Amino acid sequence: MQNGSIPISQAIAHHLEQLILDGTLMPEQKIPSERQLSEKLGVSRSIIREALHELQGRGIIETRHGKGSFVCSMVAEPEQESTLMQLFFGHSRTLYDLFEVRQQLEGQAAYLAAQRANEKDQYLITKAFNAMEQADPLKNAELDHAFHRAIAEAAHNPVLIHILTSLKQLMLHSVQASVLNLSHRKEFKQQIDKHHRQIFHAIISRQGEWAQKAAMAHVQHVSDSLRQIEKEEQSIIRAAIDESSSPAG
Amino acid sequence: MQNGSIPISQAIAHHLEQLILDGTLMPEQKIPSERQLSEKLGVSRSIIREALHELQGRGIIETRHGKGSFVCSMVAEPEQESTLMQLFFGHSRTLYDLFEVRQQLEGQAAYLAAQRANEKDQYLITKAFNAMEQADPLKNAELDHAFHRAIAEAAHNPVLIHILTSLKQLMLHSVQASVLNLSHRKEFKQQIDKHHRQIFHAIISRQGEWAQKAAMAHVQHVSDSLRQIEKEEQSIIRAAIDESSSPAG
DNA sequence: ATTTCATCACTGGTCCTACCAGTTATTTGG
DNA sequence: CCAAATAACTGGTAGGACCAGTGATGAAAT
Repeated sequence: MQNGSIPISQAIAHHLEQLILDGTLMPEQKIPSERQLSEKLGVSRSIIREALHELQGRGIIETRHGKGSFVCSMVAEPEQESTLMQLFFGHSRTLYDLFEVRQQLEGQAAYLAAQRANEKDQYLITKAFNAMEQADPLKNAELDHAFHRAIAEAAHNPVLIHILTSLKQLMLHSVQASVLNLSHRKEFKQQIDKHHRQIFHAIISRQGEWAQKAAMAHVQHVSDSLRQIEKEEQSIIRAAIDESSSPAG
Repeated sequence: MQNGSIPISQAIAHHLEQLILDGTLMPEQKIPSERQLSEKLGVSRSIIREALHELQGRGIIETRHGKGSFVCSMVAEPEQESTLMQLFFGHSRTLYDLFEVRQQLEGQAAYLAAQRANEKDQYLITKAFNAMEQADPLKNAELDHAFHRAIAEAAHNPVLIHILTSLKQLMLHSVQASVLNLSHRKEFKQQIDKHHRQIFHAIISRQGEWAQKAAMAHVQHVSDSLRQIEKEEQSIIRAAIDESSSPAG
């Protein structure tokens, strides 16, 4: 582990945060006791306590005297349908909540970008857009992200940028990144490219309303596509279950 | 100091946070050293460190090895994966960035509420609305908040609720709460009440678009009013300066 | 056998002391 | 007078000791 110069307590706080975001530590779950962590990670209890306080400050964990520390249930709904199916898409409900908000904010970002983009912004957006055209499918996710990021930047609202970034992070944590990248299926990619073109031209030609509508339609389309894929995969799983429940070999 | 049951470290963290929010500790200013605080507050250094780590987790302070701890001025770092909450408690300009985003999301909340509100939601919204009518000016801010909160709840999107709550918190940190409460000036209050009525009736009668427009107009109006007040106060200050710079006596 | 209560083995909360590691002002040696 | 050693800060880490809640275990009283 490269120590660099960052304090161990921060490193541990970050480590635990990752475990929580990865889902290794689930909401409401008890975190190992301070003394356990201290021994397991080979650091003093003081360090563990400092790390836990940092996470506490972030509202990620909650500590109760005599009981232990617990992962805070942040956005999760108490509604637990623990079907096998729901285990795979357990975060689906929240995922679409994220999409719903993101749709609105991407729309606003596009609208404001059309109004406020200066020359530099327009250059960066154009650059990001052109880069996407030369579709190296592997880097598609990055490029897509860069494009939307450039638009958000052009809106010149740090709050908007921050929230959109956070939403994207949360979405990545909800599902596999590969799932979010729809470009590997041509029928989706075509529509996405079309939307991107619409957004791009609307912003460059300063058509705020159009840009907004196009951006919103874009997010809506991605969301719908994910729902569709989800259904398909469910039926695949169901087929697999039927198969395996029939007398095997 | 009533110990109650809350940990001393948290109490101290809260105390320091207050000092910072009050402006007693200014941004970029150095916080007394851990050993100083330890002695001054009569607690062990460990406690101080835990408190500081908590503030650090909140992004309120920043600690540099060998130098000390400093009040963070603002955090616009793009790469900060964190709770949506911790952005900054910035000054002037960012307040209107917050308003800009909030306008959009309040609009969406109203729209969704009109679509999704069930009986219970409608009851709660109605209750909050009626409570506002009986305007006890002192509790006006609370009631206003409760009304908007009820609408957000009716939208049935936890992400939206969370972000709106965070934005409100940030706005309260940006300016004095009393400034945000415009009800003490009749010309503002009338317009606000009118907007509230529009929003209320639109949601109850399930007119999504109207509700959205009304909500957005409402936020816009509050934002504009603040801008106006800001200008007035500036001119008052300027007048005061002119006065004092003219030969006194 | 059931209930009650004391005890004990956990948990986190606080304090302490010592020491390491950066930073900076001071002092010292050339 | 300047540069290098140093002293006096700062935060970072370690580990021991003890206090204070919590919950389970088990013994004693019913």
